Amino acid sequence: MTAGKKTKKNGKGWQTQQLLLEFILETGLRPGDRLPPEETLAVQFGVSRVSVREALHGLKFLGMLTSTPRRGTILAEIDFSRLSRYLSFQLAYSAMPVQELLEARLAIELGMLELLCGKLTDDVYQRLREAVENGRCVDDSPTEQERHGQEDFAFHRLLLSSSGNVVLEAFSSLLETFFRRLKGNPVTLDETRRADAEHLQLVEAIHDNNIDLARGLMRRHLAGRYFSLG
Amino acid sequence: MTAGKKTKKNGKGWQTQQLLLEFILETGLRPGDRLPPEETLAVQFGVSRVSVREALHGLKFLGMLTSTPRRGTILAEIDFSRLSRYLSFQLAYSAMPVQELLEARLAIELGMLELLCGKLTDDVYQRLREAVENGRCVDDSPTEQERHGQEDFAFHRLLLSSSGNVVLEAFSSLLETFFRRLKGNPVTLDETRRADAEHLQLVEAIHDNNIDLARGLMRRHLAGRYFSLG
DNA sequence: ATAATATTAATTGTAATACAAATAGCATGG
DNA sequence: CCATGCTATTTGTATTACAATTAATATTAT
Repeated sequence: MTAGKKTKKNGKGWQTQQLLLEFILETGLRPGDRLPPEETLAVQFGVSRVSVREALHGLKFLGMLTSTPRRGTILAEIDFSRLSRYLSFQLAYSAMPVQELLEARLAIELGMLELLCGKLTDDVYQRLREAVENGRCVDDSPTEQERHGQEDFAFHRLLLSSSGNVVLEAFSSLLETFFRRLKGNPVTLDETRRADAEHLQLVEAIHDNNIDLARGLMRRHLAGRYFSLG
Repeated sequence: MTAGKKTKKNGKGWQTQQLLLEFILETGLRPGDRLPPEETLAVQFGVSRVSVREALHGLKFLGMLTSTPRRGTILAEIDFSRLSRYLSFQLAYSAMPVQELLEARLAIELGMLELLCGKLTDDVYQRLREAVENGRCVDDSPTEQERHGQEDFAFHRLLLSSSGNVVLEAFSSLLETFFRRLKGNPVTLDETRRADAEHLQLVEAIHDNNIDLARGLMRRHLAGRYFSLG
């Protein structure tokens, strides 16, 4: 189906990569598991080791595999920063507007809120509150601003992971890498404090199962964070 | 910043990829433009041609580059189907529950609705109505069911692309690859007709700028489509 | 002279080989 | 028991050679 587009000559290199992907799926390899040595794969696939390496390298480039001598090649955890490097590279000449990224992020986070409301355990609630506390900004020094930005990302990541939906979490972490590049937005101490307050309100709203309030807060929070237009 | 994680030994292969990306950026290459021959790049980077090829291969896998003998290697347009294949593979070995896929899709489509409400031009409105008409199911033969399924995807794709947000569109097309695999859900003629009716109601709701109604319809539509639990 | 056809050359695709680099595991010695 | 060095295994890189493909050119027939 997917291969139907270029039916002409798909080439052996392409085929090798397909074989490799199939191999991983069929053997049920999981992240952290080790692949057979390149030589073995080459024999098994009936291609040269160079071809196997090229196939492997393509996947390594994407962060799907990591390999070190003697230890072999292992299946890596999903690394969205790699993917985003590729994406951001594309965006270098196709200028993705920040607006659209924000809209997408809002959609993700609103969807997450709905999942989170109603199944917020006390345990998670406490951890969220702690995250808010940790994130509090005490002054407006550059290092503190930097830390505050990091904590903000951490808070939103925690929200997403608490929602228990890995798909949304994946999308979000993908978007996060973009927003990290947008840092440098100068913010006043007032603004950071307001953001902290919004975080807390958000957690409480979720805890109170007040989805509408939570949604409104999230809208305002995201808009305020990156547009600074109240 | 991104490279700061593995400061140990980044290796030449990694370096070659960086060089390649920098080269493309610095020379201001645009989609359709041609890269220098592999040999030239190898000399320029001070590595072997095999290394250059391995670096190129990762980008080719994502469809970022296409190369044919004699014509050389050219920068391609963004190919989300390739990207989707990569991501869907990643998600494949993370055993994604259908539930989470549905939740994610709902989030995306609800976010899209909000963008669409309020800026639905007459032109787009007409095209959406046509899409609904085209999608109508006339009987419950297998081929007609198949066609109906395709039209359903097409309708949602059209909605997404009408929203004008390429990020959401990309996420959606990624999810679509999963839902295509879930086909085979037996549906009655009644159900398909209800789905068609919902499509129409949805379009009208958006046209009337009735976001709440649209959201409700979308919830019901997606839930009904894949759970068949009314 | 023009169109079809054959030739040539440039470029990517694949393979085989050799050696370097890194490292896990073992052995050896204190 | 711990530290140190040795060894074997596996990946990393380079070199070379040739096959496959096709753009560009030359040739030939009409």
